[in-house]
Amino acid sequence: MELGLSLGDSSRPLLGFMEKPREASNQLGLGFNTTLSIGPIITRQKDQQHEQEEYEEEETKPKSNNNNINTRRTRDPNDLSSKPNNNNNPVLHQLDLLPQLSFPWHPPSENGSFSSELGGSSRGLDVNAQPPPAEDEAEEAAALSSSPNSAASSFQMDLCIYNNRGGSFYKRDSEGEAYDQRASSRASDEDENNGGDASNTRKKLRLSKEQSAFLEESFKEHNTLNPKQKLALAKQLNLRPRQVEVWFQNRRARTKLKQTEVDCEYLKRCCETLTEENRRLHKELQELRALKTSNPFYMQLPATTLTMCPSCERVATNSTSTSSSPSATINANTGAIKTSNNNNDSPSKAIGFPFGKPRFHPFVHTSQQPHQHQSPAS
DNA sequence: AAATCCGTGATGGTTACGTCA
DNA sequence: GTTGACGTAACCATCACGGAT
Repeated sequence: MELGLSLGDSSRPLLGFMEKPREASNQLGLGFNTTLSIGPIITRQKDQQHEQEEYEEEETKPKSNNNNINTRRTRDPNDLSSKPNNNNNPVLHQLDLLPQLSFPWHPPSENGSFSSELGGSSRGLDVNAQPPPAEDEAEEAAALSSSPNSAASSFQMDLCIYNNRGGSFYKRDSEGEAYDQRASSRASDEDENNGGDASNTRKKLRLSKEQSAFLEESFKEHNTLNPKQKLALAKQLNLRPRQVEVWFQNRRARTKLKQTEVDCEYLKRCCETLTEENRRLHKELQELRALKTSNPFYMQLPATTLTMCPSCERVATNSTSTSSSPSATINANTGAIKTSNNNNDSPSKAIGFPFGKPRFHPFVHTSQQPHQHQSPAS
């Protein structure tokens, strides 16, 4: 069975700053060919064969209600615009050290361990732990669906690290590497089942570096997951689908937060720039008014020195001023100033008419050269 | 060793949307 | 064709754990 996943609407760039060349992403499925063995290898128990069957059944059976996972919602378009660039990607450098993994939505590499998706005979991951009992049967059926022991399993991943207060399910050594690996959520479930003291304390899962890096890469591929992708990813990482889902949710939220901070900073700078420009123009206006007061014949000044349209009160530094020269439109009644500058990056242009629209006046401004005035009298 | 900060996994509520009766 | 119930998934605010300082 091919894992040809429809990724939904790719047109919406959620995270523009993350956009990267698409072609690079296709390399992702290639590189993880290293066998990694961290910690004890705990082979999956036999009853998981049953779970696998459940899972595959879950995969193939039509869902009762809405199984059109790609079209049903518009709110979860898989963002294909977030594209990885392996060339300068530190995470990928990390991932070079990772076991052979490929994203489920990538075609498997030739010798890839993820040789086929959900029903494939070989897996990218030798499962070290038994996932927890179900809290949601359907989900758990999927969660438990990590492949049964496969001779083709190519590596063991540093998996769930979980610290069970009572009995130290998971610990990290001084370098943060997991050395006691079991299913993370199982611990919590056991706690729940035991109804022990720990039942009220939330257990904190820490994903391994490899899991995080892989999720990170997946996120760069698609910052949302459809259910198939979620399941496949969960399976590969030996996490529950819910955990993958939550990870993506949190990742999206925190990326958005970061972007918001960046945007805020940018707007702040824009505001400062505009404020400064406004101050400068006000000052210029005052100077012009002072000049007008002190010299009522200012209109007779050489045109090369100062011109001002008596109607629109637009001031230019000389009469031959063209549209390439910056100028200011001043409303003498309100003191409103509108700058005119050919530079498209001008903040005043970007924000339109912050001080109100220009007044209508009988002077004819040509559209392309607004300062070439034609007097009605002439 | 205790306090604090920070990153992050997890949870519950809300909202939007699709399907079905 | 419209409407309400229901399921699903995303988003959001928040909590809480645990490592770092």
